Amino acid sequence: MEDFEVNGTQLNKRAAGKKTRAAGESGNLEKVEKKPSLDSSSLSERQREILKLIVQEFITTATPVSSETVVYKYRLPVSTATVRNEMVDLEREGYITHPHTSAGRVPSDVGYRYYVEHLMERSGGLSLVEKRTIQHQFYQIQLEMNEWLRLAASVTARTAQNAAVVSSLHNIESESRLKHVQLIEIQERLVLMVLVTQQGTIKEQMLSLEEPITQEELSIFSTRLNGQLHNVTWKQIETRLNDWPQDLSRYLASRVAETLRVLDQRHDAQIYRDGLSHILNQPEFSDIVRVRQVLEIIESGVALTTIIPEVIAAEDSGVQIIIGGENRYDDLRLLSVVLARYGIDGQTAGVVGIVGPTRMEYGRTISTVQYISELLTTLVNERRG
Amino acid sequence: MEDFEVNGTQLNKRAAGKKTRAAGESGNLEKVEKKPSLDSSSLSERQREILKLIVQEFITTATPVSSETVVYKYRLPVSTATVRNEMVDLEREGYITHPHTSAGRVPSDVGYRYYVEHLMERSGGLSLVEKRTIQHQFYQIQLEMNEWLRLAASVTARTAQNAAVVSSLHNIESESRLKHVQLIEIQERLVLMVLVTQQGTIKEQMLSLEEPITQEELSIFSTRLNGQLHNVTWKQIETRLNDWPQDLSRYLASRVAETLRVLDQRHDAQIYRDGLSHILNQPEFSDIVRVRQVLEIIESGVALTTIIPEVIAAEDSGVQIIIGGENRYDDLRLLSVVLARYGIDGQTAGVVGIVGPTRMEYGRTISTVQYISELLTTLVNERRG
DNA sequence: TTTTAGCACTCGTGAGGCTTGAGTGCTAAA
DNA sequence: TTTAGCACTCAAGCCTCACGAGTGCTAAAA
Repeated sequence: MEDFEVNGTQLNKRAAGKKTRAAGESGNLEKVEKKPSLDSSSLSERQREILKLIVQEFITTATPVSSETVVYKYRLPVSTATVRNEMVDLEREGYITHPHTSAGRVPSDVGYRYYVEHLMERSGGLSLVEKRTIQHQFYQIQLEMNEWLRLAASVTARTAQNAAVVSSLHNIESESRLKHVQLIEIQERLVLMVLVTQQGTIKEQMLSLEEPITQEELSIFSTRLNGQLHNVTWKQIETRLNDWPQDLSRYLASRVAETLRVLDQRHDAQIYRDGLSHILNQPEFSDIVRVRQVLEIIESGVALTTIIPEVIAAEDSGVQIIIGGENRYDDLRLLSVVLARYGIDGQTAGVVGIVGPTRMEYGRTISTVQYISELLTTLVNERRG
Repeated sequence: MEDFEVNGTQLNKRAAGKKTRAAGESGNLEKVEKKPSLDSSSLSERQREILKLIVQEFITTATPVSSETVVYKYRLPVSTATVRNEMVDLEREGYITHPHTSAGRVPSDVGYRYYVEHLMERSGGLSLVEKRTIQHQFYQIQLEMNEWLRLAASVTARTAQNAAVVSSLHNIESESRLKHVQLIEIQERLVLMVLVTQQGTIKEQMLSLEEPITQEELSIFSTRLNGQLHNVTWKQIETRLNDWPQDLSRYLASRVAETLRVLDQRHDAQIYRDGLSHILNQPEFSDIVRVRQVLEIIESGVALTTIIPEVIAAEDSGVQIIIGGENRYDDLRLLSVVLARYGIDGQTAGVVGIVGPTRMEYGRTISTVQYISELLTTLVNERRG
């Protein structure tokens, strides 16, 4: 019994493992015999397996993983001593650490990264039942966009059992062009202006007038404005405003311009958050100081508000993962963030994501975030056509 | 020097205090000499003063207050022993407790209640500068209603240094009546319907049609619908729907009815929260278990969602204070809630409030909540006319 | 050369005991 | 009725000790 299988992966003893892998890469036996020199951090098949087990075990139990656990729980046909030797290697390469001499091993950020990219089984996504449940929650009721997003945050948090963040939609094209304007009388001198842009954004704005006005008159103004301002940007309106007749329509046009401008210049996305309690129920946050840090980050921290625009601007439209801040965001040292974009390509985009301890179920989290972002994308498309 | 002053309040020694108070009430000296028998829990002037000092001291320091502190810090011209005697009385009456024999005194919920109702100096509200700052934050930018509320939560939290909750507006009149409907073409077969009710509520709804339609045609339908559906409720539309001509306008009318119905039947207020971290920075929440409880309550707890409708329905329109749950809400045992209503009387109302430890600065909190609710009320009035 | 058994070593954890100091409650005198 | 004085209680901090989990190293076996 030289070979064994764990989770369908063939494992050989150290030498054999190296040979196999190296053969597939270069065939140079000399190098292989000692150490893979080209890429000093490449791992043997067995090391990969052990790393995988350590990560998985640590994710579920939250306690440092001992060599014994690896061997007996997962029935590896090697001794604990062998596993310990491999662990020393893994530690030297930076994939794992241990908190103190007599403790088991804990994955490092690098270890998690390797796990996410090479070892994790992608299969374990959301079940069909779960997807159905989520869909139901979304299509049960009529909602405003902001309520959808709030709901999305809540559902995401519950599904991934972690804190969720959802950012509001954000226009990518910088110049809104007017498609239609409509004026509606609310009260004697109070008028609701509804703007629809070519991009499909809808914006309401309340206006108060000096003089009372009837709906009939307003309708006439609407028609006139629609004729004169079709397909223009706010800047174009402003330049035309100089030689505009000095009547009410001039005021209305200026308000149209202003509202379009606000629409274009608003860059601060709203962020909906939910499920903070999930994070704090994790054992790594039994320390009050950490709890406060995390709360600070999610409630008002700058890290998220820097990351979200980056994700929106990113070329890669797939799921983005930041593990333990990965030296870019010091505040996030203890947390991982999994983010996906939603919206209409090139027009409008938002972000849905999960924030949790680095020790999170990445597979499930990724699936969740991905699925919710797809759902939201459909939703946005339906709403805007 | 038999008399002394603290914060402008005249104090006499025990006997004298009782005489003074009792003389103003009944003049029956017999009763006064022993104990005020009519109301067994009425306090002597000196007891009130000591209670006040204990509450104030505990609010600022968060540590049990010893007799020594009361005497030396506030320069009472009595000995610590005397204060201790009074403390025993106060404790017997339920206004204070002490966590263990060798600890100082801590106000009970009853003690806080007495403090808020009889001892607290109401003067210490927000300064003019603070009010200005708050106003600035509100009037700086154009916002949607939901953004106002979110902002309100954030400002309230910051001002009161505690967690804030703001509920969205909620219609009190149950029957919305249509004032105006407008149809706007978004895309070939996608139509935006904007409803305005007599109550001043505005509601957007997207419709998708089987056949393409032009804006001109839509305008005609708008006019027709406005004529036919003026001032009706959703139920009235539904009854008329039976003998309605089988054309597009029938579909449109039914969608109007449906949208009005959704408007009327929506009773779940959205709640905006902010400033959780303020609570957790308080020393009484250095215990993880409590932190989790609090988080649970504020994030998803049922207590708040029961209290808010109560406040909306309450006859008293003033600030409502619930101290430590006061036996009604067990979850809130550790917290106090200060709430005020905002909105238009008899039409629409929401709630703004603060959630914090029972040991909070009630004076400041009350002022803050009151001021923000006034601001929001003005805002709502401006928006709706 | 790789694997393994065996053993010494490290270090966190929790229990038990001790001291300290804060603050009360009571008593007896003013 | 007030106060000085003192005994008593109890939490908190600190020390020590024993335990056990888990490692790292070595020397022998495969």
